[in-house]
Amino acid sequence: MAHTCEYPRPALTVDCVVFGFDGTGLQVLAIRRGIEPFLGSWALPGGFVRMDEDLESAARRELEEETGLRDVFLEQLYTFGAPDRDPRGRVVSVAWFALVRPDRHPAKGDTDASDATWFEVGRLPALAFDHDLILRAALDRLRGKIRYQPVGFELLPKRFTLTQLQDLYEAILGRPVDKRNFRKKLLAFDFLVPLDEFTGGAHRPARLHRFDRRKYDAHLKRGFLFEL
Amino acid sequence: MAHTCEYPRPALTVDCVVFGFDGTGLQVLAIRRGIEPFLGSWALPGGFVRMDEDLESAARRELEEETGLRDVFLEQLYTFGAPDRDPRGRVVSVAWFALVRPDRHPAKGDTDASDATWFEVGRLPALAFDHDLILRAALDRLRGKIRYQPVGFELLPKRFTLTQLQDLYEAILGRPVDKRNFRKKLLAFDFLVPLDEFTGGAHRPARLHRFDRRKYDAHLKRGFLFEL
DNA sequence: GCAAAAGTGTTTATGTTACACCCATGT
DNA sequence: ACATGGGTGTAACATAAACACTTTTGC
Repeated sequence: MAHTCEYPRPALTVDCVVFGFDGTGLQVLAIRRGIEPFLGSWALPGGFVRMDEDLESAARRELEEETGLRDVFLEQLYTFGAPDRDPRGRVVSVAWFALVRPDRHPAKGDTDASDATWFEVGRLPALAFDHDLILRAALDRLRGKIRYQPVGFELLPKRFTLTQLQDLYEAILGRPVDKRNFRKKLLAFDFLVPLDEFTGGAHRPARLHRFDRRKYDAHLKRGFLFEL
Repeated sequence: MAHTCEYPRPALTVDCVVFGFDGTGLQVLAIRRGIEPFLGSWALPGGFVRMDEDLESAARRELEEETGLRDVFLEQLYTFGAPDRDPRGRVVSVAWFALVRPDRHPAKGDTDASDATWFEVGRLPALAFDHDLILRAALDRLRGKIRYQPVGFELLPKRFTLTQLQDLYEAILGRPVDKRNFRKKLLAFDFLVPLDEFTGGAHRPARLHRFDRRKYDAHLKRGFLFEL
């Protein structure tokens, strides 16, 4: 296996925009940088791609190393390569976005290395490098995607109430949604399965549901579109 | 500006999937490779990213060098980085897709270097590297995109007939479209402007139209969606 | 005058929106 | 018994789908 040494090479990193949902607002995970440049600033989790490593593997590895998160929904977002985006020199970054269920959220100080912290989207400090730009791109993608792919379920516990689901949609879309129409539409699909389990709590118990990926995939193959 | 030399670096390339439309079928531009590896095979136009160069600039530069094409619609597609995708070693490629109007198609042998040739999608020879995979991703993207963004106009001359537009949609979507409903829907938007010019030819002349990007952008800002 | 492509409306079915009250539980 | 969030149906409206014939031109 010959090497391609004829050209100088940019360094290559991965960065992850990790979204979570706490029942009220959409959240993003940031870590405090422990080294220069931008020492002490907040940044997206990420790091250098190894020579023998798939890009997705690199993203998953960095995510686990820096936040303790494993087995999350992960999708490639965009590759950022402005020549001056890193003060250390030419660094191209393949950005990813991840969706994490609340029961998997790392507690504060959960992992050794991590000052990983959840921030409400919109109450986020300025980020290092061009990470504000990356975050913006991830948000746009999420808002677009939620409307025609059932990614919302990746942000909720496996069993959830319809009110939780609706709150999530309202948080992401940034506008209110009619309760009756929302339920009618979703339950018309058979991949949202009502369970015979209910929440406890101070008031009337709410029925729990789960997302049936099998049934959803079956619909997909018949060339079907989700939409809202 | 310090260098980040702590890590071995993958080489970085760009590859472009260039789509065209000849009035009947969707086409893709491929070039015959003049060097190893895959010497003599067909491949997507592309090449190495320079150290001081934006990713998009690199894609545009390679496109012009290898096919003579300039000022085309260009959008980042996906970044491919499987460790074994290039026999020369680790090469990560940022893939782009481009749409080209027929009046700008390079004639055969138009540019010096180029054996650039149009192939009907589906009658394409096997491509070098993982370029078949890249092409597939580009096709999926185009088919998805055409339904909610007016990218079709980037594949037609500036002035076009509604039949041409419909033929294009049918070619990309791979299914027939009802003529009356198609026209009704598109003309309901004001960004498709009928002109007082007509085609010549053997039969009844067809009215030419143009796409008014200004009006379309105005609609976009009012939070409007295109949809088929 | 005929072959070939351009152009045009109406009806029906389907999906979307708007909207207000009763229910079950814990305290 | 009351406060809180859970749950339900219908009518008006808008959008999408199905469908066939007339027009204009070149030959």
